[in-house]
Amino acid sequence: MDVTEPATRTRRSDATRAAILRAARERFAADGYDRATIRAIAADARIDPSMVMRYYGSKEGLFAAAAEFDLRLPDLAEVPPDRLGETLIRHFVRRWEADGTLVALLRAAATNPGAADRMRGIFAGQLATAVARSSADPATAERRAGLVASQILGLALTRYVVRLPPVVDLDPEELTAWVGPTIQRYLTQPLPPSRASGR
Amino acid sequence: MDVTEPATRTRRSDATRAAILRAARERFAADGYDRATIRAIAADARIDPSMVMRYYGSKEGLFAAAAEFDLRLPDLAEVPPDRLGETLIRHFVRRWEADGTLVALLRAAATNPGAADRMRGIFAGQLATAVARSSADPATAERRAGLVASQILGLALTRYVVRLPPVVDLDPEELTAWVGPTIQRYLTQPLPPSRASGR
DNA sequence: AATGTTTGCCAACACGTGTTGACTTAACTG
DNA sequence: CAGTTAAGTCAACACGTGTTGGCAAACATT
Repeated sequence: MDVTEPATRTRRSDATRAAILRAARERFAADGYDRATIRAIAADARIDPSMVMRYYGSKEGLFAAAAEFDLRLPDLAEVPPDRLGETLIRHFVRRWEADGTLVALLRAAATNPGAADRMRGIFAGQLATAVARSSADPATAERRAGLVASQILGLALTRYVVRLPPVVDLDPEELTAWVGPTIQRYLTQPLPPSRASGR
Repeated sequence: MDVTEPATRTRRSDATRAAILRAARERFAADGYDRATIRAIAADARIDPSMVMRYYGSKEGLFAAAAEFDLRLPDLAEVPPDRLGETLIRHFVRRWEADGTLVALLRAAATNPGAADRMRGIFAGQLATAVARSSADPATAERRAGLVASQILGLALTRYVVRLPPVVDLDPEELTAWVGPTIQRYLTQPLPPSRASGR
C-alpha cells in the first residue's frame, strides 16, 4: 500500500516488453495479423510465448500496443498553400520508409476489423484534422482528406505490400514529382461541378 | 474408351462446383484468405468440406480458381485521349461494384504471397498492356500504369476494405470528377523534370 | 437387371493456434 | 539472512484448421 517510488518507475521487465513490441511490429508488418503467430514473435524476442500473454493480455492486446502510431504530421497551417502536396508526400514517404508500423497496420487492416478501425481512427484523428487546420473550407476538408488518404494508402499498398515493380522502382524524388500534384489538387482544387442531377 | 460426347460435356457436378466458387468468392472478399475457412465456404454452398478438396485440390487451388479475374478493360486506343481518365475510373467503379472478386483478391493480397503475385500479374498483363496500347510513349507506359494502379487500388482499399467514411460516401459521379483528372494526368502528362542527379 | 462410375457425406487424423496454470529462478526488501 | 515479489520456463489444454480415406446413395451404361 505504501507507494514511495514515483509513478513511472522503470520496471526490470521493460527491456523484455520493448523487445516483444519490436518483434511484434516486424512480424505484423511482414505477415499480417493472422499469419503472425505469438510463438514466432516470442521466438524473435527470445522469450517464452507466455510472457507475451502476461504483458499484453492477448494477441489483440499485443496488436493494439504494436499498432500505436503517430503520423507526426507537420502543422499544415505553416506550409505555403501551394506546396502542401509536395510537403505531404515527402513526409509520408520518409515516415513509413523509416518505420514499418504503418505497413503492419495496413496489412492487418485488410483482414482484421479492429485494425481497420484503428486505421480509420488514425486518418480521422490525424490526417483529417491536419487538413482541416490548413483548409479554407472546413466543410469539404474531410472529403479532401479522404481523397488524399486514397492516394497515399494506395501508394503504400502498391509499393510496400503488393510490390508492383514500377511503383517499387520509383525513387522518392520521382514519387514526389508525380504524386505531389495529385495531393495538391485534392487539397486546394475548387469543388468539381457536382452536377447533382437526381441520379 | 469410346468417347462419343463432345469434349465439353456438362458434368452433373457443375452446379456444385459453381456454388463452391460463388461462396468462395464471397468469403474471400469478406474475410481475406486466412480467415475464410473451407468449412465456412462449404457451409455457404451447402455441401461437405471434402467436396471442396475433391474439386479444387486444396485451399490454394480453390483460391486460384476463385481469383481468376478479367478487368474487361476497353480498348484504350479507341478512347479520345483527353477522356482516358474519366473512362477508366468509370469503368473500374462499375466493374468492382458489380463483382467482389477484385476485392477478394485485394484483401488476400495483403497477406498471401500467391495472391499478391496474381495481383501483380493482373496489372502487368491487363492494365499495363492496355495503357501501353494507348500511349504515345511506350517507354513510360509501365510507370504510368503503376501510378494509375496506385490510385485505383488505393480507392478500392479505402472504399471497400478499410471503409473510410468520406471515401465510402462519395457517389460514382463525384468519384469520377475527383479521381478522373488524376488518372488522366498520370497517363498523359509529360514526364516531370527528372532531375537525374546520379542515382 | 447388373455393373461400374460419379457425387456426396461422415468421421477422423495430424497439426498449429491462443491461452492457462504450476513451477523454478532471480531480484529486491526488511 | 529470511521472506516476499517479480521474471521467466515448461508442459499441457481446448479448439479450429486443412486434409484424407472409407462408405452409401444416385446415376449411367450395358
